[in-house]
Amino acid sequence: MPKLGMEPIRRDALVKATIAEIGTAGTLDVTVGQIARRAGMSSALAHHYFGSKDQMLLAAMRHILNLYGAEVRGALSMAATPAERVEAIVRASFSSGNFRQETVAAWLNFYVQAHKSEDVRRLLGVYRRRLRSNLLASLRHLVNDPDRAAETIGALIDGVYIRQALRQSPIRADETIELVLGAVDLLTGKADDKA
Amino acid sequence: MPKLGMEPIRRDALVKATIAEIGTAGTLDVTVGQIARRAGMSSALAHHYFGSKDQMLLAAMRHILNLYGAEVRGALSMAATPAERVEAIVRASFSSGNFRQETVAAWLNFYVQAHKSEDVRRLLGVYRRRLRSNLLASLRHLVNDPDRAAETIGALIDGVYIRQALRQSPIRADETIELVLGAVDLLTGKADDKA
Amino acid sequence: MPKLGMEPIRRDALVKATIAEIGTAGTLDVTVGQIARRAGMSSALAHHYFGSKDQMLLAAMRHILNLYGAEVRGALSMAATPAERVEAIVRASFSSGNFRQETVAAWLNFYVQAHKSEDVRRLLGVYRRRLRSNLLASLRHLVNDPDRAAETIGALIDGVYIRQALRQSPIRADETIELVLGAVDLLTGKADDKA
Amino acid sequence: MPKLGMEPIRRDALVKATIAEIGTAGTLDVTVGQIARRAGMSSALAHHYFGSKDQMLLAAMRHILNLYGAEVRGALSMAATPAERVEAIVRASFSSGNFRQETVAAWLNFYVQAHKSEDVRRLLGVYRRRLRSNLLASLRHLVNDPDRAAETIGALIDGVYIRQALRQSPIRADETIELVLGAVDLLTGKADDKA
DNA sequence: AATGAATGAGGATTCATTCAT
DNA sequence: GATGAATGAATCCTCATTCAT
Repeated sequence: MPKLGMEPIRRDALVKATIAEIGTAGTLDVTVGQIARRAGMSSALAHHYFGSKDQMLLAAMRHILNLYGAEVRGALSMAATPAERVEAIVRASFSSGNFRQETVAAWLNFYVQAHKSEDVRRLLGVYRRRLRSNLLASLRHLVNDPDRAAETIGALIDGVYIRQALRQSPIRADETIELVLGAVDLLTGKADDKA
Repeated sequence: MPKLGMEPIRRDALVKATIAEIGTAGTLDVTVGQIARRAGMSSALAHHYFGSKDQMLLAAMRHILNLYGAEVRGALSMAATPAERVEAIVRASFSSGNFRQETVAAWLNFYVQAHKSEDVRRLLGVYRRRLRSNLLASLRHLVNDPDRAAETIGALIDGVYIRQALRQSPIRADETIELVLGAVDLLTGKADDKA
Repeated sequence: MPKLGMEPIRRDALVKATIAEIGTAGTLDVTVGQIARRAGMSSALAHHYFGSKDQMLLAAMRHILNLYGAEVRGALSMAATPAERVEAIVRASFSSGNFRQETVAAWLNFYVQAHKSEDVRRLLGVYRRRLRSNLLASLRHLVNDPDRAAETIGALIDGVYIRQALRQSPIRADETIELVLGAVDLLTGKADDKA
Repeated sequence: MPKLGMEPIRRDALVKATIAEIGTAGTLDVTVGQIARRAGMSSALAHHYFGSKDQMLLAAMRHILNLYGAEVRGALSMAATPAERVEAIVRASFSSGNFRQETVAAWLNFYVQAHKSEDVRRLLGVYRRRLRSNLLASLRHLVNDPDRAAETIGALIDGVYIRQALRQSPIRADETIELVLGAVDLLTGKADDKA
């Protein structure tokens, strides 16, 4: 039991506990006590490390966005053509790391929180702009109206996410990915009509 | 001031105040006191009529879904061909009555609430099945895989909604409708490739 | 048990309980719970009527200052000559209503609180200016340097108060008054030297 | 860095930090953490040396009283006549060392603390008795009723102190000293009437 | 029908204090 | 000697809900 350097360990545990607790409860209405208990410490210690509940929520959100960003970057690094790049982005969005019940639930709640917190709004904006610019860079080579295509794909991804948040049965990422990719094919003219 | 028959009036006022308050706050974290004050009565009376806060939220949700359902039915009644029927559904989804900032905010919050309340989950399920069957009935005549098309359009609508919830500027329903209809055209093969 | 018009009753009870509790504890470190319990209600109700603990403390202070002001006014109204007026002010300052253990303890604590609260500072300033101008109006007719005399008497009164706050035995207002009046006589030249 | 003999250094630093912190905050509501940080150490170490927060406050108070006592003794040692001795005591009370904003604030707070702590009460009693006996020893040669005169001067000094605690502008010790000495002159019959 | 009155339960946050290293 | 780690206890405040009138 090392008594030094606990801070990163505790912070990490709290961030993960926060996400898990939100995922389980399906709400941001989780108490600091619940989170701390799940992370194996007192609520006082949680405050000691994060200062406030809001900061904890924010850190959890950053964590999720970072994971997502890393996943996208990794997928993009292995894609060669524009079409592959678009597909990589979509696949990363529904990768097993991101598209988990609890992550999705947290995600949905952050959308709500954006109404109350400037910080959350900003973070969500960063995510969206990044997704958009990633898509645009590739779609530019594939379609006449890349802006509209990017917006459509982005909205479709978000829509699938929100629907996922409601589902109770285990998740079928593959079906979902196929659905979105099918739409992408249509948008880029790769698909046969009346598919 | 007739003292009889106040019940429907009061209930209606409360439902509308609930939606307005959620829309303004952007959260379900609205107190009964706030809602009651906006509806011009005491919080005790609100409880008298609804029994609990949850029942009030549920009633508000039913109200929104009813409005939406009516709008869709109205639009459908004037559509002749399958293609027109699909377009009618999409247009109704973004009609001025439904696609208002506060309604959208409430909608988003109901998605969250679905995790906590069986009733809310059920209501949301009803809405989704209805939308799905409406779309299916028409898409059956237009595409090879109506299930997938219905799912795509449904997800797209939800995605546009959730994104709307974040926007701060006033709403542009027309752009949004065009975006979704463009996707519909692609799905149904009406559009030229590489649009 | 009337169920209407409780507000003034409750507020009054809380103000008195606040003073009593501060007097007993000798500190401003009294909890809202303690005060509310002494006033015979829940702490939630106390918050309902006052909004915050600070507001309760402020109300208690206003109450004490009002009592003091009324006492002084009453005494002044019966004084004819300038000398009598000065004596009336001194006597009122140590009247049984003001010079009670608990009131004095509260008073002392307000002096401390003045460092933290702009409102308290302001109230204390009002009291001091009022005392000063009352004294000045009379001393002008009695001494060459009324400013200095007023300052001396004011400081003496405050000093006697603060010392009273420490005493544990019951209070001897008469001795105290005599002490201060003796000093006043010296200042106004009424007393024999080497008294 | 010698590790031996740190105790007196640490204790001294903590005592001074305590006084400074109380002076800055104007309250006894100072956390051990604040004090320790100002003294350049951890709060755990502060507890190691003092055992409890109360002991730290007590030590701070002793420190102030010791400084005051030394100052008075020094001044007395240079005074020849009874009148000079009284003046020396007064001057020492308002010497630059004692009559500083932060010291006065601490002083005031100790008066409050006396209600809660037997130890503080005792210390304050010691101070008062010492002041009283010092004054009495000299006043015995100057006035008919030395007890009353001592009490008056003591109260006046305390009163000036408490008023000082409220002032926001920098301190004018000279004016204050003159005020008190003027009263002393009156008490001892040295002054002209109607001064 | 309507409301002011009232509260219990709960939650975020703070802090003195202890302990292991 | 020194400190980061850790917590229990307390406190202010909020809110859904109940009740008497």
